[in-house]
Amino acid sequence: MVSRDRRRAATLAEIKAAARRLLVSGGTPAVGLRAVARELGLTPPALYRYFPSHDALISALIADLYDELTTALLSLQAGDIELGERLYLLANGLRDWALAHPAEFGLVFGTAVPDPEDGEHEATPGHQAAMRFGGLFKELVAQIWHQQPFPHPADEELGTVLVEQLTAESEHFHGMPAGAIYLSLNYWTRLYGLICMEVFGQLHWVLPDAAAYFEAQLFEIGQALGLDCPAPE
Amino acid sequence: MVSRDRRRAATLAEIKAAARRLLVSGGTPAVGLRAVARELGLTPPALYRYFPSHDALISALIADLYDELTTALLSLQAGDIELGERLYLLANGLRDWALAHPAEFGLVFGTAVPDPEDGEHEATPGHQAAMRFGGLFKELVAQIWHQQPFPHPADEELGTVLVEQLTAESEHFHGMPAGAIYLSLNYWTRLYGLICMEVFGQLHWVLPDAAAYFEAQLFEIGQALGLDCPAPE
DNA sequence: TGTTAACTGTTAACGGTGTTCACTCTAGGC
DNA sequence: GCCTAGAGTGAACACCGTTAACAGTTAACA
Repeated sequence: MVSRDRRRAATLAEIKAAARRLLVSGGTPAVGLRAVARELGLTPPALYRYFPSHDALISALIADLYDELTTALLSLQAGDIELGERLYLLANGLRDWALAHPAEFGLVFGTAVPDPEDGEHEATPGHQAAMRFGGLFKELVAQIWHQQPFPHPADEELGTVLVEQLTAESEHFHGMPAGAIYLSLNYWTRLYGLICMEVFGQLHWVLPDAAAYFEAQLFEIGQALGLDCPAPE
Repeated sequence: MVSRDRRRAATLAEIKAAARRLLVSGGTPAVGLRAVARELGLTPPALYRYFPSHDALISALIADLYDELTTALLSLQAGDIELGERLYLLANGLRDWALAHPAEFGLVFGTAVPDPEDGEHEATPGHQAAMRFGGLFKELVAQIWHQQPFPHPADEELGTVLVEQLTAESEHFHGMPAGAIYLSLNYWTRLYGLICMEVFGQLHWVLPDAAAYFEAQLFEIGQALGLDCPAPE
């Protein structure tokens, strides 16, 4: 006989799996409490033994998706691969995942992040998963920097305010200088912005297929980090 | 006695005003059919005399917000202002509007755009309003280009596929070459991406206040278009 | 001017949602 | 072997978007 909390863990996983299934088939609005319960042959109130609310279920699903994405991107970089190539794989992997799972991407990255300086939000599993995901990028960029520092704007070019804010983040970037963090942040914001626009269809009223544009942009933003990504055909 | 369709137009405006009020106070989920009706002292079915569905009401609201934003940005550029300064005002005006009306911005730009090559979507007022808004930017960039062409990547650097796609859009950019359209598109995607990330809180886990970063980015992307935006302090 | 048709609003109802409460039953721990 | 904690149920509540049938007002037309 399986132990009781083992059974509980199994049911919990089944719930999230069902929610995931509904998400991919019908988008975010399709993953309702009653729908999930129906999928498992349960009555809606039964789910409250596992999640305090519908929102909590969604949050848990988001955290799971973060982790899935993180491990997927990690596995892409397995083996003995040059650091620049790794970043290229990370960027392309993120885009591929986003395009292959638009509903999941929309749920994870289209949902507003919790309040700025709201207390006790650091303990939430979703936040931790997001941090793990963000760390993936920070870590890689810091490695690239320490292997071969790339030219970066001087503090005077950025302005004192920005330099102060960037150096405050220096510890998270393994002690990189403000200018280098600035370029890394550029890489991230441009990558994130591009993928969001492509997935949410904000781009295909000017570019029906954004693959070539994405590739060109990847080359451009990689150059800023001293990488020679594969040049466009 | 006011004519009947005048009265009808007034009620229609009141409905959208109430919806707008609910939007700013409680975000997108707060603007429900019943809530709007309550706001006007009507019963929910009465709204069906004015909108075929709740979705239609939301779409009309989006179209209105597009137009409001368009005229607001247009008025910013009124008078005898240099073209580069105009683009700077446009970018900053968009950001200011987004930060001042986060709920509206989320509704307008966070909502997925209608299907790619879906037929008859061109007649929808929301689409037309979006086109007017997009035209604002295209028009200005084309003016800048024709006043003083900026250096742009050659076709060989972009790759044949991308060049083909960009030249297909040439007519919308007053006959600009592919490389120049590419740089203009960069301006737009980076601006849009930055504002989205800031408004949706995707940025303040690394930058508590993104104003300085935005300013620096604006300078950077303006340079690519041959403009000398105000340099950071 | 009287009739008619269209328009605007109502009430009642249907099926859907998340959520709570009181209850039953079953499995584990002492 | 009792007894308690946990899993699950059914009924109910308040909300949601939507539809149908109905009533009052207002404009148009013979």
